[in-house]
Amino acid sequence: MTQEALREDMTDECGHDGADSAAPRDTLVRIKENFVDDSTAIDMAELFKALGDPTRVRLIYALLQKELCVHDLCIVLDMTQSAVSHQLRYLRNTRIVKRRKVGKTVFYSLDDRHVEEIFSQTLQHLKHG
Amino acid sequence: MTQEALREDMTDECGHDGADSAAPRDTLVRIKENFVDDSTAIDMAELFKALGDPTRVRLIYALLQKELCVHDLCIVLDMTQSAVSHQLRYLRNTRIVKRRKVGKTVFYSLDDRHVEEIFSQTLQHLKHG
DNA sequence: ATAACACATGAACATATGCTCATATATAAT
DNA sequence: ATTATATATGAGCATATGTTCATGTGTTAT
Repeated sequence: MTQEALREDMTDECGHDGADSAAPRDTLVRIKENFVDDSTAIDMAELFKALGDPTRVRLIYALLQKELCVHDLCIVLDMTQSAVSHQLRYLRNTRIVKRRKVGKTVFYSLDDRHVEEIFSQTLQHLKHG
Repeated sequence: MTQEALREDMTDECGHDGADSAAPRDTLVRIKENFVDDSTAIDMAELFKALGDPTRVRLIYALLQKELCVHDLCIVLDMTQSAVSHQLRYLRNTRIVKRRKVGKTVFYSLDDRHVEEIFSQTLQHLKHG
């Protein structure tokens, strides 16, 4: 649909409880009916929220290159073990990373191909233009 | 690199200030050197953070279907004008939506093809899968 | 000019978030 | 057993976030 047709579509009718609506009532009704379920919106928001912190971005970036243990993640990010562990738990709860225990050390790695793709794709986008 | 080779790579050497590191020192050095700049990590986090709220997810979902004015967005989301306006400002500041004024009404629409793609892609993934 | 409408915005308030600090758990080494 | 190492986690605290409420700005109608 062109921008012109869109504009046309929005001015030919009004009405929501007497107040001015730019779009015709049935258009709004259609949009409301086809709307995202609240749970989907919440799930989506939670996924993005998990990626929405610099520390977690850095963690994911590191794990994108190599499976790493907590200790090494601390070195790479230059952060305390506690801070890193707390954020890893967050990423674990959202199924973005998984862990593998070997003796007393725990290796973390990415656990969601799709998140990995979104992440890489966005990273590329931001790095160049 | 296979998972086996990776495992191999991580156990053949240790060392960071005497403490146990699962990965060889030069591997960590390499990762640290090739690491994301802080500003890139912050930019990425801010972008994802903008998508990391149910209200903003719903706003973007609505605008994905059609350019809409604030009033109609209030109807579709069933939220107060103030709350919607505040979130639209957020999305505007992060260049995710743009506005177009016609008389006293302001039409909002998506302003970033890439964000649009990420959003749609993630939505599809969550809906089925 | 006045009133009505559409939108924007500052202040306030409750909740969420991310870190630090102290401590717990689990495994390994002596 | 004791000690050291690797990680996990609860509590506390400062800051950030999202909504409401009140009000401001700009445009249209009368």
